[in-house]
Amino acid sequence: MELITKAPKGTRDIIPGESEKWTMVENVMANEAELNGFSEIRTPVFEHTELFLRSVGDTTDVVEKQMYTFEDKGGRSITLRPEGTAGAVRAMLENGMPNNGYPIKLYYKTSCYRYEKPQAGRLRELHQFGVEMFGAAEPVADAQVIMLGMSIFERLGLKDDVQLAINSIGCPTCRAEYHKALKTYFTEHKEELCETCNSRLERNPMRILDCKSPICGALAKNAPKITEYLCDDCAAHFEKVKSLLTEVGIEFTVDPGLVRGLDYYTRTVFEFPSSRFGYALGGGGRYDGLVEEIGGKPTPALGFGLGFDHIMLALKEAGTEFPTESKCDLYIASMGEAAQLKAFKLVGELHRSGVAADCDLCGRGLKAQMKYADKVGARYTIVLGDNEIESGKAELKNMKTGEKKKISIGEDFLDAYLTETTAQDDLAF
RNA sequence: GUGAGUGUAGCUUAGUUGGCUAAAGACCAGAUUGUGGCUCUGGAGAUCGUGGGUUCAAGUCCCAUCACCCACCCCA
Repeated sequence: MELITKAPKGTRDIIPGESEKWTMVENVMANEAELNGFSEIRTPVFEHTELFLRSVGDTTDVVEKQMYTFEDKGGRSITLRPEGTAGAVRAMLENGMPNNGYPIKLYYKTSCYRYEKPQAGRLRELHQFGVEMFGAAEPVADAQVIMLGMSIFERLGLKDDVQLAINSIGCPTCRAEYHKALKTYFTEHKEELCETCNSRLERNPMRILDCKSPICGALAKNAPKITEYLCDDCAAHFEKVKSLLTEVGIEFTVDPGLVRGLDYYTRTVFEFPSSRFGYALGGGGRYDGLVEEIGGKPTPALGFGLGFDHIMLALKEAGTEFPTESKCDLYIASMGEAAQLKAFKLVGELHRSGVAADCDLCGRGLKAQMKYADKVGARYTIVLGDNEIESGKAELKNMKTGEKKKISIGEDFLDAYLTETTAQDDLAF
């Protein structure tokens, strides 16, 4: 027999053994965000296509060729979210969150969808952790968001493997000036530019700075730098962000070529590249114009996204050890129908008291049941048979030491079990 | 879009210069109707991705095709 189909290209299953690690990493991120005053938001996986056209920017690659867009049965154009920010902004506005006062701090863990050629750590269904902050224009907000990102990497043990690169791409006013200068510069070298960059020249010259082709890259090095064209306000903002980061001991490099792929960014942009792993683990920036673009009042905003798939890959490469806790405290093996019923009832009782317990569900023999208990890492086992049912007592076996103790399986079973096992735990320490 | 790699038991893999019935682990059962890890025995499970070709003979070599995967391009 053959499986009728496999998981679609660019998707993967997170199965037991790995899902626990994902949860632990998610919890570290969520916890760190909450320490910083962020609250979780969950938004739909799909939105009206228009939202992404307006926010992400319709000349970006994401919008031009990577979106999963379709018409639903009601004739609406729907798109699976290719990133998390747009939905968060929409939800923030739609639910009137500004009424609760600024700043609004949100975080989320979501899956996003982009149709692109998959490779290691880059899938069509990608998982990301993101934070967004609204209503805070001060450079200290930039610093807090960046610091939050760095703290997460520190808690994940990746501090030495992740760097911080920052840049400022200014506001629309100073960027217009810069665009002009860039266009002039690159037009002089038009013949040398690659095909893609030639088309970028008209539409979005800043993207040329990001080009990986050696020729364009070399030209980009000598291109005018955005930092030389920042207006006074933007320049002051950037200076302040840098000095705040220095103040709290966060190292960074200024990368004038850092422009990010989405159109909505303004002023501070940053990434978390890793020289050790060769890929970036996340990035973000300020997007002071986006809220207004989507239909809200002008509202300063900023945020970042961390790529789960890359982070999990990095943790694996770094050889990070995750604690593995047994999910089963007690396994109750049974022989015969009466014993099986008793085991089933006891297990239910244990669950009501918060004890992880299990019994045979496959009708297996005693040996196989013990084997199973061993495999799932049960800390204790009890074997029930006719003898035990009759005497009302059974042997509680410590699977690590092999030690056995008589224990009542009557009314006082739970107390007896808890006393025995905690006593054993105390001994272990 | 460009280039490389992989495809054998619904899982992980071995399979030599082409050669007998394609092998092991994992899984299930038994060796002890009352106790896991070690050992032993047995069981089920494979049109060797698919199609063509070369050959007395193809899992193995050649061509095509599909799928997956990796590196580019691109992007976060």
